[in-house]
Amino acid sequence: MKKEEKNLYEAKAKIFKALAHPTRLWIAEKLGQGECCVNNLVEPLGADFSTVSKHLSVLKEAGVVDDEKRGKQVFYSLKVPCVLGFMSCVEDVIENRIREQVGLLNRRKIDGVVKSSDILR
Amino acid sequence: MKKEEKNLYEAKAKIFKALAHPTRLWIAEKLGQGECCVNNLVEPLGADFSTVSKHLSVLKEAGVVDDEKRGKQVFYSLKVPCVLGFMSCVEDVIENRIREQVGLLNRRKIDGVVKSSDILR
DNA sequence: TGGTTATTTGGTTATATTACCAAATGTAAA
DNA sequence: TTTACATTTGGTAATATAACCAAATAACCA
Repeated sequence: MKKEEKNLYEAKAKIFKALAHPTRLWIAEKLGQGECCVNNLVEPLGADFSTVSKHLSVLKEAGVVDDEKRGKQVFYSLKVPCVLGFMSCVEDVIENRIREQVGLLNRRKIDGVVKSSDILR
Repeated sequence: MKKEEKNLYEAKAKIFKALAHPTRLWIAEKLGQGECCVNNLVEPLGADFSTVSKHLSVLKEAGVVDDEKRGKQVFYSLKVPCVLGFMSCVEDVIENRIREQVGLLNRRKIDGVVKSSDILR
């Protein structure tokens, strides 16, 4: 890879990286429903303020979200709604994986209840 | 986030994580043009065989690519072409970022040649 | 069988990411 | 101006990633 091409792929990777964390993915989807201040994200996530704040700054730095200070609060919003459009593709990948693993189990003639929590990872 | 919800977001994040590396992103796009064996990826990337092989296994583990051994070679292919569809969105994000930074520069009345390599990161 | 090619695996080291706590900042209300 | 609230920043420790080298495996050919 040439240097210039590498720069481009690093820039692209940065967007993926920003979304490559369960908490940040959750935040992105939440913001897809409308803007939200940090406080209102902290509680449902069950994480520290500072942790959530840092996740938000990663998303902001990547250009995925926007922030706006109004009064004492900072309101974050999803800047690029198209990221949500990718989720159905991601869910397809996950479904495929589950299907394959269920297939494997069946081929091995192991019967039993298969919980999604067993397969997703 | 409840445990089950967390599992789902971790599964989604895994897909993003798999693509969140310049090399792996490059590989995904390359495979979008057709299957390819490891050997043919190593040279243009300029990385070690083992490095490329490990990147491929991350992509495979995430369900993004498929592998098939034929003779001495292993052919990798893009299993989920929809990931490529997301790239235009990613490029939008990058373009926005560039536009904003150029805007910043102009507002600061700093003139000069702005190279994409300066801004992309 | 023994050698050659293609790829993967294991080990190691360097770097990056994440979470939490404590302290700092900024804003508004008393 | 003091106080309280909302958020960010800095520090630190634990864990995860990434790159390379060396060695192992696997498939084919002589």
